Amino acid sequence: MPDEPLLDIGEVARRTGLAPSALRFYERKGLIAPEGRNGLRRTYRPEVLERLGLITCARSAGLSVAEIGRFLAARPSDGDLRERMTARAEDLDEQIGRLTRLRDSLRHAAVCTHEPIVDCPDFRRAIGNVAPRAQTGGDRPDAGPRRRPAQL
Amino acid sequence: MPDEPLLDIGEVARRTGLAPSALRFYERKGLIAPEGRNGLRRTYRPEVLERLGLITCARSAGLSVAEIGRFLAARPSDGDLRERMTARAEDLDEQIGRLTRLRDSLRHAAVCTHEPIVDCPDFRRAIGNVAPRAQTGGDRPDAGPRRRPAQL
DNA sequence: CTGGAACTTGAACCACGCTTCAAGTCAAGC
DNA sequence: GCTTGACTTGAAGCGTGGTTCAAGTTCCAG
Repeated sequence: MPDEPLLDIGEVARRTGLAPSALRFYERKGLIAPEGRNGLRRTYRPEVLERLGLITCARSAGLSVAEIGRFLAARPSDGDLRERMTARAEDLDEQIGRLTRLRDSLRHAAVCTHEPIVDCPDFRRAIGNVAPRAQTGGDRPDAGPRRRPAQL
Repeated sequence: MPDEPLLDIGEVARRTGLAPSALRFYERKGLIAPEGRNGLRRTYRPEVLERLGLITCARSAGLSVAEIGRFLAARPSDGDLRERMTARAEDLDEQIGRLTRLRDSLRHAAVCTHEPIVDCPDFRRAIGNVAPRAQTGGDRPDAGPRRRPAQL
């Protein structure tokens, strides 16, 4: 083998901007794996950088590490997962809508003169009808998660 | 006073879809406050429902509770906060971009036949250049947060 | 007046996503 | 061969955003 461009964990860390501890954490969670070891030390193939880019992107979009793990392991044959992916895409669509409204409202708020700012009618309009559907029947005395967090 | 449409915590919980414990939590964090008490029991003015709608929206857009608190307390005179709001709006813009790319990629992945799906070139293209800028000089032996999380 | 459902509190607990620590190993340069 | 600095491990710790629990209070219907 002429070239053997294996990276050690420090190198991967520097090139991705992630902490080595985060890389080990992702490994425990099954998101990445080293090609092998040099002694005790993990050695990575450069492809891991791309994979970590994807992971970082998905994380920043709010996917959980567990979700990303399932996604990275996905096979075309996994119809269930495909359905969940489609559903997740729809969640993302809603999320994009909320973000967009919030962004616009925030931009307005930044130049608005209402006192306090949140009382501005323009602001309220921009935020729009954000109310999650609710007020349909309730039961349990105290709590319990209302939102299933949209799992992949 | 003819009408006295005060709500108790259970009512607010049902109408917002939030758990009473979450309402108390938000109160401790200064996001909401009851109008008063009926005995020990909190009584809320209906306006709180709107406020909670806003809070829920902002939370779902990824703002932290602390951030929302600062925002809710905002006065037009707070120039600093305005700047942070503008900056946050820009973050949201980037976020929207990432979400959009991820959504499209996910949609493609859901119908893609690559084995494993993440290796699909179309998918990779859709995700695009997601790499956070990095590989510029590193120091500390292990960790340390690379990202300041964009505070309002 | 009495009973029960719903409220009150503070403190403990949970999951998530890492970071930090202590103690030890080891590859590589001098 | 020795040093040294980056790596290894597992366990513990942290911040966020709540939930859950225990113990007690109280509003209100009957």
